[in-house]
Amino acid sequence: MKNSRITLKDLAKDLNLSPSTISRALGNHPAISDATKKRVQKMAEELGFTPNSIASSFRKKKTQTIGVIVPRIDIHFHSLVISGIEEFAYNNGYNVTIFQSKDSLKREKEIVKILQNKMVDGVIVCLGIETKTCDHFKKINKLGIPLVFYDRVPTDFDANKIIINDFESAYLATEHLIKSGCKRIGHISGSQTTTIFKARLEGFKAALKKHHIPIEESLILFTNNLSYDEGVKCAEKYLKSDLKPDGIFCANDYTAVSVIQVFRKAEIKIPEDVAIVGFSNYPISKIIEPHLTTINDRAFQMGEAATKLLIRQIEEKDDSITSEIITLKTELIVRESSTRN
Amino acid sequence: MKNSRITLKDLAKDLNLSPSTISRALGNHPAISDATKKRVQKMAEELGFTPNSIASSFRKKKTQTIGVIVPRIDIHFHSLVISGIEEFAYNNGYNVTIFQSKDSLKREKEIVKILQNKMVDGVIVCLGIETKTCDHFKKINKLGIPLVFYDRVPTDFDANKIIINDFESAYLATEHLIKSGCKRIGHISGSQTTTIFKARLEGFKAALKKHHIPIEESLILFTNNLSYDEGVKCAEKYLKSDLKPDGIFCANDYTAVSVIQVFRKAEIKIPEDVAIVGFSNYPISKIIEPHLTTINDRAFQMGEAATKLLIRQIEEKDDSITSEIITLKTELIVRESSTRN
DNA sequence: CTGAAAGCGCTTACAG
DNA sequence: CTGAAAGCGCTTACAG
Repeated sequence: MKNSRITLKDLAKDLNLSPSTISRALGNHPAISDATKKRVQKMAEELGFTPNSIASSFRKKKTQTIGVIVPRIDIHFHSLVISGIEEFAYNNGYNVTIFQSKDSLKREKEIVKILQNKMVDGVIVCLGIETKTCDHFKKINKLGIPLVFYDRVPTDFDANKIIINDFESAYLATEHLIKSGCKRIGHISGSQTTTIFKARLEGFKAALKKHHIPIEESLILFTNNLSYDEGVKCAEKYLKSDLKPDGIFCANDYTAVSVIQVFRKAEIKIPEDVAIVGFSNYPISKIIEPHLTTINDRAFQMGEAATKLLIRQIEEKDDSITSEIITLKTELIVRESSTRN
Repeated sequence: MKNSRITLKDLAKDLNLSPSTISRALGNHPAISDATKKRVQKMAEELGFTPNSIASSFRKKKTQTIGVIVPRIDIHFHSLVISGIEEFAYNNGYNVTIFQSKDSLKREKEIVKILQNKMVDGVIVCLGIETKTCDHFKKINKLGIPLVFYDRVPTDFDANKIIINDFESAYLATEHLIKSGCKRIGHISGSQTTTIFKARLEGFKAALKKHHIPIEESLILFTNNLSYDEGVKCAEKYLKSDLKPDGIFCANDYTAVSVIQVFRKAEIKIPEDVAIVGFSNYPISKIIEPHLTTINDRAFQMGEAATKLLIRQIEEKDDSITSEIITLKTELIVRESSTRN
């Protein structure tokens, strides 16, 4: 509007040089003499010239932008991942444009289209809950735009994926309960259409099997979203059931917290009567009393790893389609909710 | 890389029309006949043509992008605000590029420069903690790019600001304690160099004054970041002090939660012995026992309001520099931590 | 209702 | 070491 921007051309005129030279000088091109570079840099500074990166993106067909699709930004896990993405991207000269799918397949498809048109250099995605097939992402691949999935990843096609080993993490958590002396161990699980919750259930069962502890199906409870309220309901079921658990592995921290609270109200001692382990290391796990033993799911690192892989693929010249699956190591954080003396 | 994109020109050739006509047809220009529009749309569909929005942005000098600078994405308040920004922006055809200043002034300045070069249509900012003056934002204004601040806003220049009334909210919270029968009311405050915490302290004092309750300076404690750990220390100070509070207004929910926990361990009953009120309505406020009375600080709405104002200013033709300050109405959410029968 | 032409601000292959 | 020229893919004022 007001003072229209200064362009390369303006600079060129002022310095009696060609725009080509200016462009190269500012880009630190080796063919340009140091003297010229200095003159150009100085004048650019003086006039407050800053390059129009849209023009540059357009010309180079490279936007230095990463598109990110998450179900919701306000879920702590995703906000941590995004934080990792932004951090790594920023340090490597990329910007991050975020979209929320709101778990809607329709919206996810719309966003994919926008991302193509916007010519992002790469895309990072956590699939929405409605998404069963990933055809809408194949177009992105066909355009040669690298694509990395994290957390909720496609099962129906080869792609770059950053995940944690849910099976192993659950195994670890369950084994920890066993080693703490638990004999009747329950599990609060999520929707079995979601791979990660299925894997956690399987890891749970495998640990029991390994240690010759019978799997009591009645102690395995299922929820839709692992919400706090569903956790309360599960806890009440445990209280009413004939077979009482003395240890519970919860597939996330919310349900673990609700179990702690319901049990304590019922005068059940945590961890003495029942030991509890959660999953995800949410901030609340360090605040709830007793502090919650949980699995560090490496959300921030997931964002970093996704971005690192993505940028590598963006900047690799060779066009061979490769896909990598990176599994991040999780960590069992032992706190009071499972520490028996 | 692979199949290079289809352009307007390609479409034009296929249909024996000029690129101008294709452009207008796809843009639903009134001068184009319906018949032509349909032909063009059909062919575009068939060939899978999608417009290159970088080219369009470059040509129109309009990127449909909003730049957002927050201190950190993984702070729940900001992730809620960003969620509101993304939602409103998406529904109005804008994309959101996010940056974390990490509370570093240097980085904030860098980001501002990137944003200028990226030709974003508008910018939404929550200032970093180091930022005392806003000269680096003035350039953005000079370029005619609308700018909206939220939460931590500049005090040294006129600008669009979305805030809540911290004074009034604190007044409300404190008055609620008074009405619940508290006589010796404490306050845990944040850094006094931050406007909002200063305002909360003042609102607190004003409510006491209004109700003729003496202000006991020894019951007003200061912290640097209102962290959970600092809250624990404050609670311990209260326990050791001669004058014991029977009500505490905490400037955020973390410190309120820590006070609840420390007091309960000391066998102090909440709310019977001491009533507690927090600030921000964090998820934990609904989980901690007793549930925490707090102020809903409208984070999501803040994001929406900021984006709404920003887009209005982007799309307004007239160039007169106006700046608006929008104060969102907060809400006292009364829960058990302050409910005495 | 449609088209020819210019141009947005860069970058880069080619030439010297 | 530097420059002239072409062009990225759109949009739009102008012309008919």
